[in-house]
Amino acid sequence: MNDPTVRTNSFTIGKLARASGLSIETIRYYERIELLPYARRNASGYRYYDEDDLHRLHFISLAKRHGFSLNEIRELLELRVDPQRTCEDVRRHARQKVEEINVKIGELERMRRALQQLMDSCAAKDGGGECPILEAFERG
Amino acid sequence: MNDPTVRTNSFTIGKLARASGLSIETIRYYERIELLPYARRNASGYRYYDEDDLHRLHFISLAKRHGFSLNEIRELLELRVDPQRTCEDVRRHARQKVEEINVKIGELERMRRALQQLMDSCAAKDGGGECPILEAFERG
DNA sequence: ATGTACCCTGTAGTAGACTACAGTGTCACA
DNA sequence: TGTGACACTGTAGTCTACTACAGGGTACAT
Repeated sequence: MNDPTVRTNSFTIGKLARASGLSIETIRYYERIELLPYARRNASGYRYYDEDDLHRLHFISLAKRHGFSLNEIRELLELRVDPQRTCEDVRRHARQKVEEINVKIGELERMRRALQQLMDSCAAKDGGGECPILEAFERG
Repeated sequence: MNDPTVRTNSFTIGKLARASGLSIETIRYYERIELLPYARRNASGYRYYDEDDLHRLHFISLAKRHGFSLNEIRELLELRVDPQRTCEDVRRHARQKVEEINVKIGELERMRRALQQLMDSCAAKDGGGECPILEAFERG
């Protein structure tokens, strides 16, 4: 169907799913819970997407991987244009998110140190004894 | 009850809950799914814990915050003494986990850059226009 | 014009991770 | 010795984030 509301560089939900690595059902689910905007449709109701939607999905997957809930991700995504909010407001929120991320990075570095100590102590003893990650973690 | 099997520096589930920030139910749940070892009990069945258990819970909370599932956390915790596993085996697994963590850190840094660019562009324009985190994210 | 790969809307089911509660027993201290 | 805070088991319920149909319409290459 050659619908005038559909731009030439737009694609269907199946292609978006393949490109993003998420399932069609998940994408529809995200629309339902308003994590994605209601998609443009052609005359028979097919959803059409563009590059922006793909970027949005990539961002969502990434944030999800880092333990942000879908609600938190919604907040992150809402750090965008909104005539009701001043730039100062957006900046304050963003600064807070940066702080959260800094904490996360610090914690991951700590976990990494623990793992590395674990590997080192394994290497040192080589072949037996204890290699408890928790001990390493406590020392780190 | 003064039970000989209970050490003097051990404490009940309620205290462990308060110290760890997790609920009593969650701690019992973790025992049920074998994320925590079956706790020592006194004669009437009360669970008793020590500092090691508290460390373990802290580690679990931390890993959870970073998007590790309880199953993945179990794997991390099993990177410990096990006569069936060689040290080489443990090292290989640990190295793999370190790699996963490196990827996570890289991604978080990318998110942070996006947020910082967002703040900068807000600061530059001050007061109006667009501040979309996604644009920043795409540029980053 | 027709086959088949694709899309639609419901609605219901699942997995993971808790959370609540009923009914009952225990600890410790005044 | 009694009382109030705390513990136990078991089971059922909840929330989040999907996932899986059923039953039906659509796009387009051949």
